[in-house]
Amino acid sequence: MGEFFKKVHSIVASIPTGAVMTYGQIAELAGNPRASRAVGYALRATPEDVEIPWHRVVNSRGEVSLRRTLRGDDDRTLQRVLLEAEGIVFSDTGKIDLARYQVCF
DNA sequence: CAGCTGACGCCAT
DNA sequence: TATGGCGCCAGCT
Repeated sequence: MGEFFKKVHSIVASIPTGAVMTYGQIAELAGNPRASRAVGYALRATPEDVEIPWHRVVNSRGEVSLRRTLRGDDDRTLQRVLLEAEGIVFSDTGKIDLARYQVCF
């Protein structure tokens, strides 16, 4: 596993409960501003025995971007449920207010 | 070592 | 709102 992936895992692990970060934001903090897509790969490559709040990562439009999982069942619903359980509210179009929930530095 | 492919994005058009 | 181009990491061949 490369350093970039490890940084991504570390950053994601630091996201507070009830808050979210975008792929691009994480990529920037990890040192590669344009590696947003690689952040997705890093999350997918996370070992199962490593527990990180992956559900707190959304795209720049405040949407859940999951497409598939290692198991094949749908985690988009799970991600939304987990976020709602932390107090995050979704709009009728399935989006969240980044200005309200995104962690900023 | 070089090339190809998978894959949870972003931005400009 | 939808599409295309671009860029990036890892693993495999």
